[in-house]
Amino acid sequence: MKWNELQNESCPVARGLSVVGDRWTMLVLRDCFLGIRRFEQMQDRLGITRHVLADRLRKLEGAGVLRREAYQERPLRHEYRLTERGKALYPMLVSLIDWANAHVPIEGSPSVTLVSRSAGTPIAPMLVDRVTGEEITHRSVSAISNAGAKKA
Amino acid sequence: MKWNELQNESCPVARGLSVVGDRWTMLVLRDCFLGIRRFEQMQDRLGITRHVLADRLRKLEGAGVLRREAYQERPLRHEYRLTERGKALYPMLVSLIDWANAHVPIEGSPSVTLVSRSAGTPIAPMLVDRVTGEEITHRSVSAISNAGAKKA
DNA sequence: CGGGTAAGTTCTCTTTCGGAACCTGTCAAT
DNA sequence: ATTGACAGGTTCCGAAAGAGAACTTACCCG
Repeated sequence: MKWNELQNESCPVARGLSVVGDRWTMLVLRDCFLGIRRFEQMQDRLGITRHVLADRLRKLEGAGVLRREAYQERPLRHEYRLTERGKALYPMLVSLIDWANAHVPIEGSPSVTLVSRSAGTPIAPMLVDRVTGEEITHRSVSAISNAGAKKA
Repeated sequence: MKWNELQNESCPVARGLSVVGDRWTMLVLRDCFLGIRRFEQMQDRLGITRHVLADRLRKLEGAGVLRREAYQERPLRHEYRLTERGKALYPMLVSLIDWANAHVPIEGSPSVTLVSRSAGTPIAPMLVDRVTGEEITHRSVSAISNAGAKKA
């Protein structure tokens, strides 16, 4: 299966990954959530090649995750901002951060953690159902399609 | 920056992606959550090449996300199962599914959705703080490191 | 013996990536 | 008027990774 054929899969995991499943894309989005908006800044921070960064920004714009808008004329310059669709990726980013901090050990250097902006205390993310408030685990949930597939 | 250099970054996003940021890895893990354990089954379902699948399974085992265990001798055969570390990726997977169902449109064919195993009704995932119960959004949280970096 | 099953490995060819240089348009200083 | 800086790219090349298909190993069955 080629990468492009992923986007029309009925599985939402495949479709989601067709947009953000790339090696660099989530790192670009991390910077966007950090308020980085400009090409040069991203390139410096990420260590990504200019060529690939340009490509990823194009694709993210095409997917409606980022919006490209001019911040000056003469010379014309653009910056990249998260759309609502992009901001909706925040739970996934936080889940990734939480998992990595708990399960991908790091030697020596300090890690980055999330804290409540108001209280300043560390947060402990948990996924719940918006309606019932019950925690979502791989035991409490199953997946269905119109064809009747099931999922743990 | 090379891919391998990512795993010693202080940023948990980079470290997390060094394990699951690959094109195929989350799809392999999706199948694991669905109960798929065998090489041949995964290869059939995913359309991944055998070469790459073998490589990903090796890496996931090396990262402690999957465990490889014999299910028969003569001939010796192994299957792959999620470890606790692997199961801890479930919130990220659900967040991805939720985002994709809401934001990556699909034409024609039916999508797969998550339902409560007990009630059979669709779930609406929300990320909250385990202690306070407050919803986690990119406004309510900031990121800090020992060096004092900040994050939206 | 031939055929089937499971889990890989090996081969070649194509695509993508990393790294560096170059291009475009504008302003500001020499 | 030339030179340099800045921002956001594009172009080129060699290296690495991926796709697709064939081959290998080890066993069982008929």
